[in-house]
Amino acid sequence: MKGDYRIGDLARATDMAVETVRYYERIGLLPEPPRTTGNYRLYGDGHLHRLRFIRRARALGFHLDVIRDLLGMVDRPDQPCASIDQLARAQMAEVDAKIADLTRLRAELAHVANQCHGGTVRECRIVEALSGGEGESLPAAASTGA
Amino acid sequence: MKGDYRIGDLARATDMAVETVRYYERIGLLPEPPRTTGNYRLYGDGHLHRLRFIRRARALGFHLDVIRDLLGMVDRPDQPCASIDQLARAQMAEVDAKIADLTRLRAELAHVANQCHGGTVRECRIVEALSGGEGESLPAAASTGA
DNA sequence: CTTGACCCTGTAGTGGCTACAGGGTCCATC
DNA sequence: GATGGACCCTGTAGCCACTACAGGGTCAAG
Ligand SMILES: [Zn+2]
Ligand SMILES: [Zn+2]
Ligand SMILES: [Zn+2]
Ligand SMILES: [Zn+2]
Repeated sequence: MKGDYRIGDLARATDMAVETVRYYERIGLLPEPPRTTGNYRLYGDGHLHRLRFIRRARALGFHLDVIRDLLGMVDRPDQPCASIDQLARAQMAEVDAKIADLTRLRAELAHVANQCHGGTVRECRIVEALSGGEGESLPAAASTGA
Repeated sequence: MKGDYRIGDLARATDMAVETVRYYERIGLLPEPPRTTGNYRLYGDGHLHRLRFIRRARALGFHLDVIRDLLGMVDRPDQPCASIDQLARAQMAEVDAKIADLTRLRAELAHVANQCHGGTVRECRIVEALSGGEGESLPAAASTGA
């Protein structure tokens, strides 16, 4: 409950790669810890908690710049939490949009994949479907006529 | 129906950026076209069709290395199309897996986001949820005892 | 005093583009 | 024949969030 971890301990405790921890320090997400005489980073519980927060937020799909904002808010605990709420809802919306995209994609892909009746590549309906269909138009030759 | 396009024409016809077309050439997806005396690339219908194929496959989420394989198969039209079928099914599976991931994510995110009752950051349940919960264990201090 | 686990810095790679910088070409118009 | 502007060329660096070295240093146990 009071700390003194080296980077490997911290990485194990948060299930991250050591390089990731250093990366977060480099981009300013995790504050630089003090060093030992041998120049080893030495972390405390604050670092551990912060890193866990980052990892959980990443697991929920938050981008690092958003996480940076979230951490900034967490560092001002007397402020109202409305903007945190807002970021969480924005993240939900983003995930929803991605799901919708992928669902459309899946339908189109199924449509395409089910066309194949198993002949040669030349006859393959999948290839046909990928090869185009609509939109064969082009302005004849070079841009300004002949 | 017979071609002679400059890179900009091709980009317009496939709704791609000019840089993307050059990029595909650089990584060997699109064959190098002949050049004009002024060193401009000069494309034909073959290039157009190939590029359209790439764009449609990308839109369905295929990775470029898979598209490279697909194109290799399309170039051997007398072979059986079974492996094309296979790649399409693998792509479906990949999309399904992504959807499943995101759906789990969405549920967890909703769970977290709905906790907030709108006080200060200190009391915010979202922050609490992100800050950790389970797994407060750590091996006391440095790795091999005191 | 050596071994081996751990740590350090710095750089380069991943995928799939995108965005310049710093030029060259070409065609129309004045 | 000069100028303007649309287009083209090469080459390099940037994006995201890491990941993977290379080439060293530190430190405790045996
Ligand atoms: Zn369809
Ligand atoms: Zn087929
Ligand atoms: Zn939950
Ligand atoms: Zn709240």
